[in-house]
Amino acid sequence: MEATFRSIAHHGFEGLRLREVAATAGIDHSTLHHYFPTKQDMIVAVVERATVPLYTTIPAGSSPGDRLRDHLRILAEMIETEPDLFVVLAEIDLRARRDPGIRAILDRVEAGWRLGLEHLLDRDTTRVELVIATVKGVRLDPPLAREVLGHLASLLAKANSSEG
Amino acid sequence: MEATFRSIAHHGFEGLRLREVAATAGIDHSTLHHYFPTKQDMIVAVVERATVPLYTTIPAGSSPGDRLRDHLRILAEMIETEPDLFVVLAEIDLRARRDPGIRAILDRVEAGWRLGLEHLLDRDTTRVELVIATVKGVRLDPPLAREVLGHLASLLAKANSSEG
Amino acid sequence: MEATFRSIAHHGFEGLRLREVAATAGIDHSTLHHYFPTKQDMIVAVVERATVPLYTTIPAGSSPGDRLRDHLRILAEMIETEPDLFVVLAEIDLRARRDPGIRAILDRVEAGWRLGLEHLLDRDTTRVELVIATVKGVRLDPPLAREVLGHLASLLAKANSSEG
Amino acid sequence: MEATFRSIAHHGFEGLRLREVAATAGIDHSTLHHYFPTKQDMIVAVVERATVPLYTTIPAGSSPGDRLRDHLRILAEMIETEPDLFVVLAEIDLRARRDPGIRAILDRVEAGWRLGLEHLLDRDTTRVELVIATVKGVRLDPPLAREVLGHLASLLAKANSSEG
DNA sequence: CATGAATGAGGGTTCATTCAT
DNA sequence: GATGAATGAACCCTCATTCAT
Repeated sequence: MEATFRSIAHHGFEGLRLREVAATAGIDHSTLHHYFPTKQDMIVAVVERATVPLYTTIPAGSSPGDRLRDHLRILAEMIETEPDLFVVLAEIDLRARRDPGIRAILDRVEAGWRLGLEHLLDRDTTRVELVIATVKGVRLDPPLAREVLGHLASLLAKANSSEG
Repeated sequence: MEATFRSIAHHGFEGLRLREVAATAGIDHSTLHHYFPTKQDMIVAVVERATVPLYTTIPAGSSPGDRLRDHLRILAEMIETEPDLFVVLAEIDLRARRDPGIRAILDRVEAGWRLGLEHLLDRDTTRVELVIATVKGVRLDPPLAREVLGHLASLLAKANSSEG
Repeated sequence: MEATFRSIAHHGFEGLRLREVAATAGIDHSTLHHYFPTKQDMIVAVVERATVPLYTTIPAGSSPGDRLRDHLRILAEMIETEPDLFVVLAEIDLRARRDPGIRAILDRVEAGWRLGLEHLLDRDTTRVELVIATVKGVRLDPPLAREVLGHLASLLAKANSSEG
Repeated sequence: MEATFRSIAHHGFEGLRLREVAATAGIDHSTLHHYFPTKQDMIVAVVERATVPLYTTIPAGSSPGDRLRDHLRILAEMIETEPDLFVVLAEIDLRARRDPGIRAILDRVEAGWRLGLEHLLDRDTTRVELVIATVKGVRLDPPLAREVLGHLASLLAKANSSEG
């Protein structure tokens, strides 16, 4: 539900109110329960919906180095274009610590991301985690995303070439 | 209040309950209101207390490169030693988005951090933000912190030397 | 509706849920409202259906004493065979106190019962009420019904003969 | 709570509303939860309170026959004087069928009653159960209680003497 | 005739806060 | 200063009922 997504982005899970969501969506709050029997059900649905866009951010073709640069550029652009999405993802990260259901979804998504990154980084898991950490760390700060992620790509590329 | 800090670490701001905090601290929940008239007052106090440890993580002496490496190593060790602190800091980051009072405290703390990092990174603000982002991104994952931050330090050192 | 009857027997009027009844009956809950526009309508129907079996429990023929004994034996057997029926009847007794519609039905049924008993008890209304009270009091306890009602029949027979 | 007791007597467990009880008692409905955290807690308290008066209805002294007659007379007077009490007891009987907590309380009370009656009825459990059933059956009908229970006492006395 | 989406009143419960003691 | 009784707003959820299809 779009309204739920926006509510989490604006008020966090802490401020998620079913009545407000229903009002925003222009329906009765009881109708919400018709589709999502419980609040948790809706949260799960929103989490699954919010994590979907990440699947398509690793481009195909070209060399690993170029694909990594493109991947980070795409992510930076998404952070700029759709900042709410990354706010929600940050909320999800925190909530996953106390919600096994969310934890499972997040683990699955991140496993896919890690797998993709490993192909781009010569299976160097340390660098994979470095990339993930930096993306997660910059995602709440759209104005910095492109610059920071671009620099990270350069750093990794330079290090790679100097090794070769 | 220590009990409040732990409660936020375990249940988030979302699950922060004054009665539970009071029970943990072994006092009556009304007594809490003697010290902190409102819940927000206590949150502010905890946020100020939680952000203090960051002030002392930039070591003195030696060369900028060594100091950066030491700084990141100290942070990694803190993430391992006191993971709750960084969980709370992540919670604060999110809450600052909707709470101007918290926002102000956080801005002040981060300004100090940025200032310190600029001295270590030759005033290269991009790299300053890269370091900040990576620390923030890895802070919820203690097992990875040392490895990721160590690698970042290496990358930055190598890039610096190849430039010079 | 059979499903409604069973639901009242198991959960009482307190736990009577139209959706549950519909699910048990294998139909949509909206379809219920085609047959019974309102919940009260269905309750009335069930009450009328539940009170029917009592009409046929006073056997014909033989002497009043034998007929009373047979009547009580038949009731005891029904309590053993169809305990749910008497649970529902007990529920109805209570509900009749606050529901004039149910009250009217119940009054009519009990008037018929009283009339029948009067023929068996020489128009001694005190004994009529004694029999009714005992039946009502034992109806929730199937294992005791036969024994208690049998003893009551003996007592009444003995008293009658010693008077005559 | 007196208000809860009256509410059950008037509307049954089915119509027991915490807000109404609180309003009748002249307090906020939240205050109710201060003393009874949950609705069930209050119901249990009321059930325990409602079953207490039954403990003192078996008089001491004199012969078993007289004591039985007195016991039934006292009960009949209570049914006339405090009809609400016996309405609530009837409600409890029904609720005990689906509520193990209530079941336990009721079993304990009835065990005490049975024990007392056994002393008055020469350990004839059939007659004990007959008395209990009749009392339970007449308790919702105050105008009949004295007459019916009085007649039962006579019947039992007469049968006893004719046996001796 | 049957469905299921939609409603809205109302249910028990939670919780930060207040106030008399 | 510390307590706990009391408050009231707000929460999620339930359920009989309605209405368009």
